Amino acid sequence: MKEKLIDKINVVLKDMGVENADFLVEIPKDVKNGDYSSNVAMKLAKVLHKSPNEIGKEIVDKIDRDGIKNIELVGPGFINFYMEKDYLIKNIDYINEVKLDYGRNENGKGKKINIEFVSANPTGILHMGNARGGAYGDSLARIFKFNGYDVVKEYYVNDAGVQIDNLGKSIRVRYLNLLGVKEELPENGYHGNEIVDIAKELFEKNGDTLKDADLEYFKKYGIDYLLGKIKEDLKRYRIEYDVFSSEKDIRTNYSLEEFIDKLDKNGYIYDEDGAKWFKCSLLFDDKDHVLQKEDGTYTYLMPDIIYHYDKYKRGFDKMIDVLGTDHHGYVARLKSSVKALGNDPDKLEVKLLQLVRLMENGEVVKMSKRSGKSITLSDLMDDVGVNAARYYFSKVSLDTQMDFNLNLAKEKSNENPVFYINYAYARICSILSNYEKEFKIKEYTTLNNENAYNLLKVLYEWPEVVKSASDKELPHLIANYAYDLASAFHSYYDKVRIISDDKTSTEENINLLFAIKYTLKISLELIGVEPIERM
RNA sequence: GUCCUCGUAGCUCAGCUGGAUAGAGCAAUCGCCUUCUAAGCGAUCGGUCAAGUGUUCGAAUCACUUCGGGGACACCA
Repeated sequence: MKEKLIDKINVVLKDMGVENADFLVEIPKDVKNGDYSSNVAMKLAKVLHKSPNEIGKEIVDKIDRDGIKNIELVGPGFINFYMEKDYLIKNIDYINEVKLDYGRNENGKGKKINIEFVSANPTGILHMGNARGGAYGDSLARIFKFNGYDVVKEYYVNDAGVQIDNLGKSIRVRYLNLLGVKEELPENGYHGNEIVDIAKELFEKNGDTLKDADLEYFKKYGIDYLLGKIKEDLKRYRIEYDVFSSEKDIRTNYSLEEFIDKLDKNGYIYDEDGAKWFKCSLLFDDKDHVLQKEDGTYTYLMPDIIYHYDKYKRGFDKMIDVLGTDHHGYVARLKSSVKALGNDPDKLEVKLLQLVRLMENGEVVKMSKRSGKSITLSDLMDDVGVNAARYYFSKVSLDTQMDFNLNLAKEKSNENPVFYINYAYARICSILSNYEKEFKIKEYTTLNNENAYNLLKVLYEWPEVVKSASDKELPHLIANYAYDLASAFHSYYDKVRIISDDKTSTEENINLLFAIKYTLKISLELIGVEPIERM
């Protein structure tokens, strides 16, 4: 409908000698301002050297009025359109025909997107911070798919390097502690309970036979154990990955020296103090960084550079990394490396999410993996449930700094809007439980009232919300939509009797409810929430 | 110190490629269950959009400055 109006306006503009004009047609916040509204007259005032009112008048006079009930020219120059409502009512049958595909489109056809998120190191189990990135990345991937993109969800496992050595050492110490050996955790060791759990498991299975086992054994055991736990939690959180990439594999499949040479050949490497530096200040960074240390080992950046090189080689049109803001300094380095290796840095998009701040008794609780102090994702899911957790993180935009109140988390879970939405869904299911499918209706006659219009308008907006959530990469638009739809339904339910003695009205309302049910279900599905049919 | 990011109702947050009187939820107050799920509906209360300056027909939205919160500035990852 919006496109139709834009077309109609453009026809008039062409007549007036204007092409490719920059203007908007949108749904006004206030219903008093029409079903659709355009700022075209104001936008063109400067170009045409006429007052918005004159331009507006001309458009109003000349526009094709098919499907339009009324047009008003108001205020500073807005043109408000009041539409014939039949397109809203016809939409019911359309939704019921396509069902859970309502809003699905082909905008991303033929485009491949890689989205990498969470990617927590296997040196501990997932905590609440990962829950936000997880909800965002997974929801976005679902939305992309619904918009026709070919999507690969990826998790990069840092299963090599210094932090894994520390993991191995930590496990060994805990294990030796169980054997009665007094030894302290290394300086950068991991204090989490899960490390103790791993040691216990090793002790139970092997007794003291691992006393002299080498570090590699503890490392490998730890990674397998923790990655297993991480995958378990993710699955429960309704995230399924397509690809797990491993740093270890990167290190074996590629020659790090070769990449230093490549970068060197392109003029981005220099030696200083016995180390090899990446001259990323020539590109996007304001500082250079070490790639190969004086002792010949590599910094974490090197395998990451190659990892991204590998992603580029796999031929994506767009690659998205979801990272915490604490990694923001890293973006410039990474993009520099992409360019230095001859790839297009614009294809790589880094989404930074503000870290979740944990509050308890009005004070900030410091979360840290090394200290072991954090709320695990698994605890969170136990306490508030998967739906509430997914919705909680999905409804907020990424760059909002969130405070998560520990005291209120449990008692407040019932206030989570997800219950409100689900209640609407459950109410609908309850009513529909006696109806197997939609009725065939030639012409709707009873939904022609203001109560229904509001609901029908919300339903009609869905495809546009889907598209815009994808284009803007904002899953919270979907979360908010689900809420709006639920709200419109609750309100309608209160005013209108669905099942009544009037057969016509009942059948039409049942069809309407089916349409709401499908739309509500998809919208929740896109943010990883599974509605239940009975509260 | 340099850079990034955020600041909207008592609280949690929408709204940001500039548009009409800045919106929800929670909290507070008041109504609505003989009728399809009251985990609901309706209403009231609540604002210097951190502050200032600029850009223009028009600014919560853009630019600059200041203040405040968070983060990054390793031959750690």
